[in-house]
Amino acid sequence: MLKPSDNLVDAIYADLRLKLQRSAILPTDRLVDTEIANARGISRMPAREALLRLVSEGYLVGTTRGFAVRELSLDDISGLFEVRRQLEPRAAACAARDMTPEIEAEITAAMNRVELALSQSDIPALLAANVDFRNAWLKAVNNPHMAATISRFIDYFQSVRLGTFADPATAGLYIDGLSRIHAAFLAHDPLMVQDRMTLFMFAAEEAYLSVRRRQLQEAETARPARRRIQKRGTA
Amino acid sequence: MLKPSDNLVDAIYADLRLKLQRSAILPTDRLVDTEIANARGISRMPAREALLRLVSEGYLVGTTRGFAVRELSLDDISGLFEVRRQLEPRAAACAARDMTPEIEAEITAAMNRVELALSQSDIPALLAANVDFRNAWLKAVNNPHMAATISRFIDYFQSVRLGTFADPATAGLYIDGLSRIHAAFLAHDPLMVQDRMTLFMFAAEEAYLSVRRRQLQEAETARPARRRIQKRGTA
DNA sequence: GCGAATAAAACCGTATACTGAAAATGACAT
DNA sequence: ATGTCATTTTCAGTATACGGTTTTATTCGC
Repeated sequence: MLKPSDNLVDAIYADLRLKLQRSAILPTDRLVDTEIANARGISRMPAREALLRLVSEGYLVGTTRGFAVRELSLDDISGLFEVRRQLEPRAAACAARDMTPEIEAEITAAMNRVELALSQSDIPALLAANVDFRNAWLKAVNNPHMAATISRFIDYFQSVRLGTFADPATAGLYIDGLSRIHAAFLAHDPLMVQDRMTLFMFAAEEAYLSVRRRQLQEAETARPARRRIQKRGTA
Repeated sequence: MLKPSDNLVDAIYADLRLKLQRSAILPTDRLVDTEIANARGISRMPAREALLRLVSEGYLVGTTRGFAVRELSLDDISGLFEVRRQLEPRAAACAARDMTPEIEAEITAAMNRVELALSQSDIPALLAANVDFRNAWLKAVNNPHMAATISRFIDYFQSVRLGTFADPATAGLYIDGLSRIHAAFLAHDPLMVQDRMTLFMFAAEEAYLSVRRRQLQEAETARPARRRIQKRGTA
């Protein structure tokens, strides 16, 4: 998914992107170029450029005090899902049609890890396995533009996903949808994959919306109103 | 569409992005950070960061000698259109449903400019008016993520669009499709807009493919085989 | 003159330095 | 305690500098 590459910016970018996918960076964390640079024994600039790139791609926002993961509004969630609904069912159908036996095995392996993690309530493992499942089927999408766009849209939800998986009931429902998609992949039925992915999209949207709604409410009650953020634009 | 903003990177980015939309940067041009910086009397870094951002977004590629507009392969074109087909008909339908009278007027005004430019064979004006038409209806799309994604995917074609519009016959067909979409907008019929946009997508894909095919052939006959490109990755 | 070797230039990646603005901290008054 | 104001700190943005690599220009041998 990401290149190792020989230049520092790409290396830092790939590292941060991975952490974001795994929800390893919390909304309260602040990423500062000098810190990242010091941790690697390099200068500010490459770290800064990687951060800036993540900002321009919409994963981070620049605050006046370091960079933070972007928090999604309810409208963001609805809007992002509207796009996902247009793309993912179709892409998954293509994947089901075109996947090789190797990729099919990868998908199944990821699905097994998902279910194992769920049964053990191992949230980090669940997050990782979930990413793996997605990446596995996306590998069978032979349109790189489609795959990259989908990847990107999914990654926006990293800040909410943690909340979704933390609640066992929600996580169970989510994984159930995933497992139904997996079954359709096993059946090699593109149309079934497409339909189930469509259903999954709606269910996931609901789940994310309700989790986020709760998050926002909690934040509201905690502090009446405050916090100035934002500074740099996303263009 | 783009922010003026107060920092230099964003200013340069917006400027370059606009030039790219208008096909004002040719594939043979080479963008160099120091040049851009000198032209504005600033240092390399902001220019460099803007260029890097355009690279990461896929508009430019880094060569060993400056940055160049990305040239699309035939597969790129097919892949990009596969995504556009999923998004634009739906988005345009939403736009037709939700547009205000002001936006409708803007769309019509842009369409008029398109037809005027076509009748006068004024290619630059045609390019600009085409961009205006697109931006006008995109304004009525109240999902910013959808609009931004579409904008981005359309902008990838800047290097090919010039070739499409240069040929009067192709341009005529292209504009004809546009005008049919416009008529559907005027009729306030979301479904008609959706269908015509779908048709337009297929026609446009064909047009771009044939133009690009010709371009590649000409390049082939001109020089048997050469040119090493690429250096930086797009992640 | 023409091709190979060598010198010069161009340009990217990275490092370091400076500046100004915003936020945290703390002093002080109410 | 609470609010206001001044001080300090932190960090983003920009500028400048250097090294290395690739490309172009130049020189030399044939």
